Amino acid sequence: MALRYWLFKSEPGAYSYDDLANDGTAEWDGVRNYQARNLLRDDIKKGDGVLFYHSSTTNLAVIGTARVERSGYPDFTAWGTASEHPDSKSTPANPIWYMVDIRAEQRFPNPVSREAMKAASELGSMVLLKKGRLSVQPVTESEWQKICRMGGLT
DNA sequence: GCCAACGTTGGC
DNA sequence: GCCAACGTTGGC
Repeated sequence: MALRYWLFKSEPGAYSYDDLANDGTAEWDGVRNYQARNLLRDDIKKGDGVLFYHSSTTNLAVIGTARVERSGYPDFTAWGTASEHPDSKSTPANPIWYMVDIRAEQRFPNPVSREAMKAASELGSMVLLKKGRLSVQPVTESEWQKICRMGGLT
């Protein structure tokens, strides 16, 4: 099974690439959107590449890469009332929401801004630019390579 | 802070 | 099952 590529959005005020780099590995919990859930549950596999994008900030950009450490498993943060994003309809017996674990990999020497992505003709069909609200989204291999090159990785 | 896009909810 | 109302996201 070939590796695939994804883009995860995060508000840096809530959880930044620095936070991920400090933590090493993070549980990508709290996604409460069915399209994104389906990707987390069915398609995002250990070893896949992740572009880490900062949203809702003055510096909209892909900051670096991460690697999927654990394929989809039930998002248990939906269960307890102590959770930051509870969903009483989701239970251990019938989980609704899923998450993966990711690990920080390489920070881009030059973060790739949204402006730069919009200006790059090869990136014109990126989901990020077409359907911006999806918080977990697929990226093609050529988009991955282009963005890594723009970011300054060899 | 505004507003467009779009996902979800709920009445019928 | 349709669709209007509503809420949220996120770029600007």
